[in-house]
Amino acid sequence: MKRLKVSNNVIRRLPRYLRKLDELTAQGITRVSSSELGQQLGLTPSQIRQDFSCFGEFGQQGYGYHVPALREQVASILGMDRHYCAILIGVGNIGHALIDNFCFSDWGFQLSAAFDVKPELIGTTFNKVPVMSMEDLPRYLDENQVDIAVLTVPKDAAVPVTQILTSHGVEAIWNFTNVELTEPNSSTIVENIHFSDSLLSLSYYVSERIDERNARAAREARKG
Amino acid sequence: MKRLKVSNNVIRRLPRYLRKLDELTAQGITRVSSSELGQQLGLTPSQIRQDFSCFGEFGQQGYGYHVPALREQVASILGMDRHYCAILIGVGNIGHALIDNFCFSDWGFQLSAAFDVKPELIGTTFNKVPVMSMEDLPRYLDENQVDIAVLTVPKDAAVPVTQILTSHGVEAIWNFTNVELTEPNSSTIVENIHFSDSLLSLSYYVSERIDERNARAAREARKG
DNA sequence: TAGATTGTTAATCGATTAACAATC
DNA sequence: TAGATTGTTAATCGATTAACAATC
Repeated sequence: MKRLKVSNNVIRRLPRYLRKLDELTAQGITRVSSSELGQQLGLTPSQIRQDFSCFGEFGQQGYGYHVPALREQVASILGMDRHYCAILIGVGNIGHALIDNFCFSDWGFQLSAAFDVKPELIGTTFNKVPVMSMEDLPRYLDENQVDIAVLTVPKDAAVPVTQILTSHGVEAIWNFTNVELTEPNSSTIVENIHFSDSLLSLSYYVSERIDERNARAAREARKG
Repeated sequence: MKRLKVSNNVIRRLPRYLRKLDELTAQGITRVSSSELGQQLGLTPSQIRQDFSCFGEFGQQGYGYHVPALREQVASILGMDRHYCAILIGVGNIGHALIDNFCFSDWGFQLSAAFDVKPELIGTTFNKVPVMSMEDLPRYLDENQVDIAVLTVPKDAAVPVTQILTSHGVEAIWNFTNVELTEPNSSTIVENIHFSDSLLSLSYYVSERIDERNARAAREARKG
């Protein structure tokens, strides 16, 4: 796999391509051009061709892209065929929801264990995932290859738990706590799901629209 | 509030500024310069000053920024003082988790009602939020000002429910379904929480690191 | 062959960074 | 006053778009 310096923006678009390609597959469509794909995703054909060309040549002149083949390429670029092993820390509300409802295997991950401090949870199993004691975490990390940790602990536990994870070789964290884990000196890969950041962006866009509407109304009222 | 054409990137940084300013406040720090803020967030001082200058002049030469004042400005820019009204559709696992654990009011929102199709849920209350029947949704939207809808329904319901929402005046959707709601011809503001997109990005970064490590190891092995 | 569409090079656009006068 | 730091203008950098030869 060709892997030049790929910009962040490109990487963020890859999962969208995957999603659209799966949708086309579900519709029985096996062929797509960069123009069609662009139209459906609100991107220019140029951008789509540029994006794919970071990784190789997946199309065919005069034809376009074969949907199933392109889908497999994108999946492979994203690492979906690598069978990464994940664990989850913090079986609270959101952690529990993820274990029960988020299909890790659809995205190439195996969720092998969960950890919590609550004695009543330890030893139980949700959706075939065993819940272990936080005390067993270091040993588990030493004895098993863990590629990513899903962090769904309460705010206060975020930093100390991250400490344990990184000191036992975990290099990637999927962070659901509303804490800025990304530290300047750390080499850990952190991907954040910041609910509040997302909601506040939405709040901004709503406010912007309301302000524009009010400004327009005021202008028109002045005119008469 | 000055509100020029503000780029998406700036808007996405605003919630991070807010978070950091709250953290500084919690530490009892009342004064911060763009350099300090930049250092802590991994941004250049220039960028921070540019970002704020989209909205006004919040600093003071020779001094920097007063943390509480700046915090209030950022909060106001994001619309946190506008008391938007939210409803939630789909009281499944993730919807339930949001109702119980996500503090909407911390971000200026009031979650006034939830809706579901399951008879056993209708009439119940979680965290003071009443669950109503989906059949009552249109009437509720007609009789109440609803600024945003939180969409936590199963995949198949996403598009039909969105249809109901937009046809009854809801202009903004916080979308937790793994469905691309953003339609080319629609004026609805959609903010997505795509768990899988996020996980796949993380998967990409992990793969990239592994590939680089392997490539380096191979080079060194060849050298001897 | 003619039409279509790719992959890539060049041009444009926008965002980030640097520099600096203004001023607290 | 001197030092610090802003807000803003100019320079740089990077990402997106346009153009086009290659070719299926």
